[in-house]
Amino acid sequence: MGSDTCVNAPCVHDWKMGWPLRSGGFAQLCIKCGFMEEWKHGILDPLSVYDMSVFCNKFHRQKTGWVECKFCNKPIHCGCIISRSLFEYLDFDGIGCVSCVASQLRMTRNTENPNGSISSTKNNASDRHSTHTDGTLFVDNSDEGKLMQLCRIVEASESSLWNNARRDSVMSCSGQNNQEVKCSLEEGDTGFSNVIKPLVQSLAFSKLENNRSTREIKNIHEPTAQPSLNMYLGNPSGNNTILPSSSSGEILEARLEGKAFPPFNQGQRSRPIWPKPLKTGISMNLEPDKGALSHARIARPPADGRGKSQLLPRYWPRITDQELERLSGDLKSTVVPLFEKVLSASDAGRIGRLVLPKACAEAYFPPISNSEGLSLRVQDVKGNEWTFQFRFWPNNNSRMYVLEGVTPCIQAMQLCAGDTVTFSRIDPGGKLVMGFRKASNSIDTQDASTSAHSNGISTKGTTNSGGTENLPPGSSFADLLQMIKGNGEPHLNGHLEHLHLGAGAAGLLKAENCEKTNNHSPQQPIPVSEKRTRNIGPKSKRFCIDKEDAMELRLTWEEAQDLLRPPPSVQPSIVTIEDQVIEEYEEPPVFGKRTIFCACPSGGKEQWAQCDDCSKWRRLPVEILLPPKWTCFENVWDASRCSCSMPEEKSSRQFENLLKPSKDFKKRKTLANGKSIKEREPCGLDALASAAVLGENLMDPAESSAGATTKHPRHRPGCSCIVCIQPPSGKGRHKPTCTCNVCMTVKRRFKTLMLRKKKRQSEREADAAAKEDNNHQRDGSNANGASKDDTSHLEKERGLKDQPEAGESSAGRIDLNSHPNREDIQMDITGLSMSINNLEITNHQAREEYMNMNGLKNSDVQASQHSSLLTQSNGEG
DNA sequence: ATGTTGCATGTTAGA
DNA sequence: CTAACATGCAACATA
Repeated sequence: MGSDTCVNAPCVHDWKMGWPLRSGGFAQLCIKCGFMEEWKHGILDPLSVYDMSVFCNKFHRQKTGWVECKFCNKPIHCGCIISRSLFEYLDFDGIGCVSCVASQLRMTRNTENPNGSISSTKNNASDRHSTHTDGTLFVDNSDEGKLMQLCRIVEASESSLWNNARRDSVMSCSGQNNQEVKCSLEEGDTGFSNVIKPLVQSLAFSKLENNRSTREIKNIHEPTAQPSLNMYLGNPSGNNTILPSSSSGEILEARLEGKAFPPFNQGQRSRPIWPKPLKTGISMNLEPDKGALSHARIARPPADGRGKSQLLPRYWPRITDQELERLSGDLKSTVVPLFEKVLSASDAGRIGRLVLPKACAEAYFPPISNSEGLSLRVQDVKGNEWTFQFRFWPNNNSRMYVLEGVTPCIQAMQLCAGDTVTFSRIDPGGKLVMGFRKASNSIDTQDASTSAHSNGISTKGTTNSGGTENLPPGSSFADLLQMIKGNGEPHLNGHLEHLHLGAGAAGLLKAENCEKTNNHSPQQPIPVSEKRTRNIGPKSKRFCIDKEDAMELRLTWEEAQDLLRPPPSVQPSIVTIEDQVIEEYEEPPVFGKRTIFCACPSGGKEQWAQCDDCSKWRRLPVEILLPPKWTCFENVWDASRCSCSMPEEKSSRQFENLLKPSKDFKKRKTLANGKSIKEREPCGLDALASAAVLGENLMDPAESSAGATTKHPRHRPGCSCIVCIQPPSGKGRHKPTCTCNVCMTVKRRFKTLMLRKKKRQSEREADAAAKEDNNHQRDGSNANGASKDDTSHLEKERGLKDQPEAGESSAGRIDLNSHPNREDIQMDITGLSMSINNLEITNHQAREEYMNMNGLKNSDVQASQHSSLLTQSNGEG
């Protein structure tokens, strides 16, 4: 994983650390430069890329486990309490990175300074961030006070030279309100590890930034009606410092329209920034850099679109330096990244329609007034031109924009769901170019060749040359897990980052690399008139991450907590903050050995671990955390079993039972791994509700819906839907008052269900009434003409109309996950829930009769009662 | 029988 | 709560 050399200049990130975040997603850390980034939903979250350097580089553990620190540019696992409480000290409605906070002070000073070249005001909360570019923010005095407090807190726990140095720098930043922020660390400092360097860079701003031209500063700090896209390209020379910008042209600017963007963009990162003479846009005149630049840029989309709505960060184009390099063939072209989109199953599927984010479509594509839309020529990686139909459908009161006819292109690019397509514009000319980026774990398991292809492509400039930049979460997490499993170096070969832009437009790219790997690439743009698209695969085989790696993604934060161990042979110091006792370590946590906890006959708990040498299981004290490698010889807790030659304490059968939970887990994985749908059909909402609320095991626990289902294509690993969030065993009695996620979801969905039913019913009634009216009118006009035929026809019509309704219900439209075997019951229950309600309350005997009449088992009625109760509790009774 | 189209609908993230 | 968007699905078209 990663490169072995941490170049001084652009760090080829070596993502050695990774951990899931409480908030979802996961974070990873480059052990070389300390850069950390966070991913959510498979997308690098620009809002959560922290400069985490300054305040502490310790690692904290609390009872709750390791968590990410919002402040430290390290593999920080600050205790969540400390993290949270400290965070509040810097919480400007978001994450306040250190360099920004320090900058704030400077900016405050500058703002206060009437002679300063920067004058800016902030009118609202968002503006407080909105001027944040390259690490500058405003902060008000109260915030500053918090910062001071924070610094004091941190100071108390700082001890090392490094920390002191950093603290000093911080304190000098924070403590001198009316002085220029000066950082004591310079680039040349050698006493610190590489990890520190980004920090140095991030701190080495004071003088440099003040050297910036007034215009630039103005650009940066002007109230953000026009926030800027600032993309600095890597300096091939590898200078690791922030160079003073002397020209306004050094900043690539793409002005944004309208609203202020969230404050933390790439400029906030602690990564090195190398200004490079640029023209407007991303200049193409870079020399290819042999030392791979691998820093991802989150390019804010340009604001020259018409769209007024702010693009969600997930559509912000992610550009790496390498990618920019790859674009660097044409000296005259300027690439303006517009947006990107992770392909959904539908997008990559057979339909050949790519749903465009509305805001992006409206912002960057030509305006269309009729739903027919227009043909859009887009150039692909090889310069091939594709013609898509850009159109929209009315959707509610809005529009839904799609690109039609994308299948050939998608196929040519060998994309599948989970991959990312990027749209950029080449200026001048405004030509649209479409790039792509393969998600390493976007393994279309239906198409091994695709997968192999994706893994096999070794394109020029691919960061895999050792760099693992932008490691997508899946891959990284799999890597992490591999580490945990002790598989040695995690593989990364599936990790590809492509952003190919049209070679034809500029001769930019050496597309032959792509060609080599794309042996059967059709590459023949299909005119949009021939809309028929080839199928990517059968509908039943839509995107479904069922590879083991993907399943591993389901490892929860809590599960991961179990694996994190304090660094071996490092004694923590104890810090008490806000009455929270926190262990503080100088070293990051390590991934520990997986152990098994179980209840011992005496009622307590016991922990079991397996020897790495002899694979025998040894009992451990519950509180013990083992290092990743552990053998019997290290069993200091049981002298009688401190050698591999000693027999196991329990019989193999006992261990089988002991291991059952983990087997269940594997079983779930297996179930999710391509067994027939029927075998693991999830139960329906009703069954789920019953299972959740009653704790009834309505189906084989092994087939419970804990694993990802495929009946509903949206259920994928990581899916948080009600089916997928069910506890593994499907057991566990929930009280009617339970407010757990499952119960709440059940309740909410029941509410929705009932509302819908109500709505339908009222619509039916309205419809019937309208027809009645018509009928009466007709009757009136026909004088005596009301014939029986008419009536019967009407009745028939009404009957027919009602039929599909019933059919619709019974067809299980309400919940596609309904278990066929459960649907009868479900519909009975649904249909009779009201009566059951009454029965329950008023007439027990009638209820019995009802049960007998309907042949319902008691549990079913109980389930229905619960359903009804739930409905009732939601005011739907 | 299979593919395409146009829209409907369910889900969910963000306001 | 709502807009956005992912997906379902029926009607229609085509092989």
